[in-house]
Amino acid sequence: MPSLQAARSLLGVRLVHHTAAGRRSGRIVEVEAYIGTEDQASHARFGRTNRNAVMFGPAGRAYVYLVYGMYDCLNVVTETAGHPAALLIRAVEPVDGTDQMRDARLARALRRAGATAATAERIRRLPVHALATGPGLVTAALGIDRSDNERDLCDPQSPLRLEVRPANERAPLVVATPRIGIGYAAEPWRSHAWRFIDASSPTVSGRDTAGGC
DNA sequence: GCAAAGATTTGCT
DNA sequence: GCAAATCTTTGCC
Repeated sequence: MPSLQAARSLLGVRLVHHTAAGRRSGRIVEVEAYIGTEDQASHARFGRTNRNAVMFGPAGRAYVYLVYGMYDCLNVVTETAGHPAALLIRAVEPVDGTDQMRDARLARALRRAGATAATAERIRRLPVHALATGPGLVTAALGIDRSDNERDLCDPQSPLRLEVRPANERAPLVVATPRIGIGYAAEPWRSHAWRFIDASSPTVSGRDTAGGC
């Protein structure tokens, strides 16, 4: 399936993680597409490297990388083998295991140097819908890290997997906008509306949700 | 080998 | 609203 179509289809899908602590899951409400070696915002722009190798493999696998030396980001690989592409999951609306997500957010935040009591208090007061509003926060809340790289997200037996949107659930209101945090990329890649959000969800990261189609 | 930058988040001015 | 925190990957000498 083409990556932009896959990105739209991913909205509303459940991201599920089973650990010793139990089941955590969330409804995907924000994704970004990174497509091909020509995309000057993609990790694949320098060709195949040790880090991005999984992007060159078959669709449905997890690509997890460390960004800014601090946060892990989760992607779903798309396109056929040999065509590097992935969808960055930027936000999910928590469904199952919300207490566990809050605990994980707290534990992660307090590990940081310079962490303050005010930060811990802020996380304790966060509404459930704001527990995973950002790519680094999705992995923090769900307990995903680089050891999950290359996992098959389409395998129903996998501890980290995708599950289809429940049939009785409302369909997402899909809006497309430019991608976030890629100011280093040249045009036209910087301006492509390859970020997709469910505009009907209270859970969306970033500020500019307007200007889409 | 070394320097620089990065698909982010938090804290302080 | 800006800069720090933090470390892997990439590019160049």
